[in-house]
Amino acid sequence: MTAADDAMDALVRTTFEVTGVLTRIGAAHDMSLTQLRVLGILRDRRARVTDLAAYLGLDKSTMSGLIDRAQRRGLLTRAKNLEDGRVVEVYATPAGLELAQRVEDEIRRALAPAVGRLAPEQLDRLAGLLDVVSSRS
Amino acid sequence: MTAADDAMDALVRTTFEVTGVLTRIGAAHDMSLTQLRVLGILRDRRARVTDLAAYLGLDKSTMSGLIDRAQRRGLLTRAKNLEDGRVVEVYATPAGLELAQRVEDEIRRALAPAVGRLAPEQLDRLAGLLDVVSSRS
DNA sequence: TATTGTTATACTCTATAACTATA
DNA sequence: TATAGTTATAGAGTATAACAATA
Repeated sequence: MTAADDAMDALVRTTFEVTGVLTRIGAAHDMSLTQLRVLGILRDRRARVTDLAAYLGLDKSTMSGLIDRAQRRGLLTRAKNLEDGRVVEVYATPAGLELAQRVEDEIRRALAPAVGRLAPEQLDRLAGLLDVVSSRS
Repeated sequence: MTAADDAMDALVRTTFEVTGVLTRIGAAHDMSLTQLRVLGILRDRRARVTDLAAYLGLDKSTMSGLIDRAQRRGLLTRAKNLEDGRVVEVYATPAGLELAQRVEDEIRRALAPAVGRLAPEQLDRLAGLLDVVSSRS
């Protein structure tokens, strides 16, 4: 076992742990992990259907369905782009933004005990190391 | 933004990154993330249906379906427990074990570039910090 | 009665293929 | 022709409720 193997194992284990937390909190609001991510993305910007799909690694038809269901729940809305009539832009409604905020609070509360096992200096170090690992460069 | 918030953000971001890698590799073998996890669990032990479901946070009926489909593909098998006739134990077939090994190799290869941005001492530190965060204590 | 597992049902998630509208 | 998006279709993943078999 090399240091890289140990780090990979820890990364994968932590990934499942965090995914469990996110999935559980999403389910408490009848939201899938993907719906949670969509709402998270739309918190601070509107986005095109295709861009959302590409960012999440999904087919555009899948994205259409996700948007349909979230829109039916009043969490987001579609708007035609005026310059290019083919483009549809998606943005969160006030209800969607409010839910996004609530979910974020719950996620922080849920992760607090785990993260709280580390001292502030350790947290800084962890954040720094993860930034390097998950940077796309 | 506190140190804890920064660490949480980095954790969630890394989680999506790693999940993306695992999902992509699973899809290349027509396996969902959950199927990947089931096979991973059964690499070194057999397990009861209920225990698998509890460990993965799924309903037992969901677990039944997952096992059905994996069994239909020849990746795992069911066996009645002799002491308790209600219990069904699940274990990986040779084909399942071989696929599990192949998938693990691919995951390590896929994560290598990201993890390779850190020096060995940093990797040790990262693994140690993640162990603390993702420990159930 | 309680537990283990399966089945029936209904919905969401997902991709592929075919389609419409716009460029 | 190419691009953006939707729709039709099919299959996997998921939970709830009802069930059968065993304890």
